[in-house]
Amino acid sequence: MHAYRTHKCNDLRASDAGQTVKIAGWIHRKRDHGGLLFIDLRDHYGLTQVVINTDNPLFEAVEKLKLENVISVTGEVVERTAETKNSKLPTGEIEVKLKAFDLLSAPVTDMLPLQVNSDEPYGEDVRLKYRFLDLRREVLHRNIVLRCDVVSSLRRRMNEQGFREFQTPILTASSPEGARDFLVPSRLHPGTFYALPQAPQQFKQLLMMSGFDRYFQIAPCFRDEDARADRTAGEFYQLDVEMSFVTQDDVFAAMEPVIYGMFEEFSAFNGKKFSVTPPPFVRIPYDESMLKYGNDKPDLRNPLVITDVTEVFARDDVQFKAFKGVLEKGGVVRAIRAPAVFDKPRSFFDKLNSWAQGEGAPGLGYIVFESEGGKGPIAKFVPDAAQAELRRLCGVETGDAVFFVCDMADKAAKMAGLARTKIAEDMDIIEKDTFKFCWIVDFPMYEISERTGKVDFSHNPFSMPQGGLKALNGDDPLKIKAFQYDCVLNGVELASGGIRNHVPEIMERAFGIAGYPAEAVRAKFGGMYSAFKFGAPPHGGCAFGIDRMVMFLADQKNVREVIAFPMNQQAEDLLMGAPSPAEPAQLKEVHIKLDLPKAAVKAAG
RNA sequence: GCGGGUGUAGCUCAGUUGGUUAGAGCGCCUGCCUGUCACGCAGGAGGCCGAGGGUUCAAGUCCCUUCACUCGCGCCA
Repeated sequence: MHAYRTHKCNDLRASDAGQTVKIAGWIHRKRDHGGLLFIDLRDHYGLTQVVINTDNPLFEAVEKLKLENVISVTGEVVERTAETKNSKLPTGEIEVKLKAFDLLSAPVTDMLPLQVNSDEPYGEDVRLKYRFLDLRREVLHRNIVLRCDVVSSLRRRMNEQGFREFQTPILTASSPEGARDFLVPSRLHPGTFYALPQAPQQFKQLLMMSGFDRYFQIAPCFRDEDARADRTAGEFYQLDVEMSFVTQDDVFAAMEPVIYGMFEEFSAFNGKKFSVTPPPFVRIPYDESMLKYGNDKPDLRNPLVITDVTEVFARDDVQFKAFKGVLEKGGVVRAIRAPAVFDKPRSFFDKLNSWAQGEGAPGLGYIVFESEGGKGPIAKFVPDAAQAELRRLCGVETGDAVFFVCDMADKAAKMAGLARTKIAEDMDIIEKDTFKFCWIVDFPMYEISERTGKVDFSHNPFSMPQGGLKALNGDDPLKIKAFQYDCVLNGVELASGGIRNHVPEIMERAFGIAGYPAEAVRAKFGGMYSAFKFGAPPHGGCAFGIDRMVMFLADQKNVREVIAFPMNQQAEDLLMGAPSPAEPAQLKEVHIKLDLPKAAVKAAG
């Protein structure tokens, strides 16, 4: 017989009755009836009930075993009587009658800081400090298995599409993503530092320039920025992809079956089957998304759309001064049609109005289009002819209401987007149990940086500007679009990508517009720059956030629920005790002298 | 760095307008129990009420400071 087990804890059925077996696992639960003792033995695969009674000389020893001790049990598989079968357990037809057991772990003597057999919501610091216990619990264990399976599915699907998985360096140079780098001091080159990659961006492009054609990697990415519920501190994983000789449509065509197929494969993970957008995913230009949805990551489960109705409120016969004043300064009016809300109580509209005030807007004006005409606080300022125009623009049917947001274009878009979500939530018309994908395309190449007030890249500086060098030389930089796109799922950005710039002149000019002199570009991205000069193929790709995709499938609000060993919000690993001070000798070797703020000196004490 | 929330038994939490000895469930210990499967029953141990300071006859409760955790802002392809 095997040293530890002949069967897993989910294997045995009535048909195995009579066999002598050995199973091994953790003591999940004990039910001690004095003369009769049940143990639920748990392993990765499931639970099996072990039974022993006082006839057995081992009874006393078994009775003393603690929860979470690891044991192996040898015994006979016995079919339970009809009334003692447990239909809730896959192995509930049988139990194992204990003949012998071995204690495989050191005996558990301390109080368990959290109970494995409970679904109580433990505090995160306890869960992270004793992550190995938390990981034994059902929900987290399942989530991590899901994550493994998702990664494995993605790999298989990428391989099937003709992609190969590459590895790229972890110790490298700073990349262009714009987040804070993690630095690693060089021992051999005093005063210099490696950066951990924020993404393998330059390497994957260099692989294309090295003549490989279809790259992917389940790539760790490191960014020294603060955490959020949906963003881990420090590190995360991307399905990183790059392809040569491709247009934007080729990238979409390659990725859609992978992402669709994977989501479809795991879409019933939570017990309820979610529908998944079949390819091709709808493509929405950035400008259209900002107008119709108020942001660049629309939740398409929400049926409401935003319409520009500036022209209506600009009419001479419309005398709504509150809006007129904003329009004179160059503002816009955006409208959201809420279908069939004429019979909603007054409080429905009042609550939305006070919500809008809470968001910093003066209010949320509206007109209800009833059969006898427009009603509501704004209606009297909008004569019939203008109301008819509103109905036409917004596609209003009798019984609908239209809400208005008036502000300068970017603020109006943002507020209208928030209102669109809020109205749909209050109406409870957001579709459930569905994964709705889309691509947002034609992102602007440049934007005015809010911090500096100067022209800067709005996304990836390595993206190809639409119109190429000619556009860079001739057009208003803020009007230039890039071959830059995002994949959005239910209002969350899942992926970003682009067709890359592979022409050195365009690269220099593109960076020049953003205020980086050519010498600086050559110094910072020398490898890329020189590769561009020696035969770079047109190429492009994208990167999908693994953690976020698993979060969606596991229906978790917090990314730490889909990562085996995450850091806490303060970027500390409570289990491993990282970060931790370095030995003076280690610091000396890498030529580092500490210069700590006073508070930290005290803490390090 | 900033703002909100939380901090009471090993764990999850309750604790009234400040008022006797700070409670419950789970876990732990002891005893009883031969068909449970969240077994049951009886009893017990276990508390620097995050820490420091203050107000008060009296503080878990009010005030100030501070620390920890968490959510968000800043930040972040």
